[in-house]
Amino acid sequence: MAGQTRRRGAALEEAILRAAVAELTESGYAGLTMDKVAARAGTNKNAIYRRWPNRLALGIAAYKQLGKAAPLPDTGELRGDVLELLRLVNRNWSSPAGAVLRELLAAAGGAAEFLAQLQDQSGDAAAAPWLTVLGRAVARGEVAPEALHPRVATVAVVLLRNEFVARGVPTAPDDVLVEIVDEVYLPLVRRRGRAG
Amino acid sequence: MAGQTRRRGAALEEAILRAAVAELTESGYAGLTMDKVAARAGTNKNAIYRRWPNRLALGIAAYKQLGKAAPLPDTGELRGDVLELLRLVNRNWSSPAGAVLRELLAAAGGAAEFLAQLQDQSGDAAAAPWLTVLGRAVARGEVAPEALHPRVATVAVVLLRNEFVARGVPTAPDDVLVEIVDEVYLPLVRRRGRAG
DNA sequence: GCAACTACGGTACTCGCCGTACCGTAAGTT
DNA sequence: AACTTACGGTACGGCGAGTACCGTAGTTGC
Repeated sequence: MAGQTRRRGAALEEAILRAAVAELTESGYAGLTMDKVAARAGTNKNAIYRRWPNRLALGIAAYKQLGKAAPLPDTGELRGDVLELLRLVNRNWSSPAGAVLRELLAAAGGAAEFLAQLQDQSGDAAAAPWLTVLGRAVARGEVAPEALHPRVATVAVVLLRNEFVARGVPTAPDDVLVEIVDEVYLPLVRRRGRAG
Repeated sequence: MAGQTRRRGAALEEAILRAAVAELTESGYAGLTMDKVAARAGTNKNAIYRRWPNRLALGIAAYKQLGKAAPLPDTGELRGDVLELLRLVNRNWSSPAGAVLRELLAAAGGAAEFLAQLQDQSGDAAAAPWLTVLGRAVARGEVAPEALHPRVATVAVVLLRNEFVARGVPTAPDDVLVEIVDEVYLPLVRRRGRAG
């Protein structure tokens, strides 16, 4: 075929990543083979292995291309914000990208080096929006300042994630989100002072 | 050679499972290969595949042999019980068996059929001890009866599990357990009535 | 404009391991 | 004893990760 000129450096790297992303969205991480990516990018495995040490690294790099930030909800009251935020996360984890993320987390197999690269999208960099939303609620006097604690703030999303990883549900029903918010999250953050 | 007589049925099945358990504890699920199990059991892959459809099924079956129930703590007050229960879980997840469980959860890759078989050891059959401990606290008047709700009761252990699956820590430091108990769990279950 | 270097493309390979097929033979069955 | 069933041995197909080698195109320096 000859795409005129032989690609090098950044151009080739982008082509590989595009191919990897395509494979990832079409077939998931399980279907992401080095041979297919190479073929799709119109190159060979050599060029891939010069850039990423193994399949997982390539998968993670490709996955990062999928991440996109959603605007923070602001409904004026805590319950609405929290529920909306949780629905956002649920949609994300239920989407093809979420399935890929779950595959990657599985493939990383607890290797902290790889998990760290996925945390920006899944881990507790996700604490930021929760702290923001809670901060607004504190300012409104809805919530005690003690709730501005990463472990407390992220309880809801951790419980939701548990639905996915421990139960393997493709998507969490809205009831579950409501239950998490009303039975756990709001009672927790709305406490007045410390335990008595 | 020649272990006198050729084994059949249950005897052979036990031998295979013993071999699989040994491989699992020595090399983890990643190192559990059908060939090695067959060799170790003094048989061949045929005998295995007649009993389990694939490697994961064998791995799960072998893992189930590792499960053992620990006695429920009873310190006379909720905080002690909860912390002790959490330490129990932490030790379990930090042990070789815990590492294997994590590998299996990863390999199951969210397939609900397989996850269901692992839930007895990891999922919300684990709710029972928490409900028991909370029930005692309710009887003592330490806790409001509303806390006797599976999702509420298991919050602590879900948060702990999150440390493992999302952060990939080999073991959770005791500080974290204390923090989960004091910052989240106790404030949550010790609430007086519903949120106000 | 020419040489030297670097990186791409092509290909072919090793290796590990899952899963299957075939077949002779020992164990249980009647 | 004849029959059936399951084990043991072995060999193989298939796939995919990762490596090696080499000719050649693109880039860089002179």
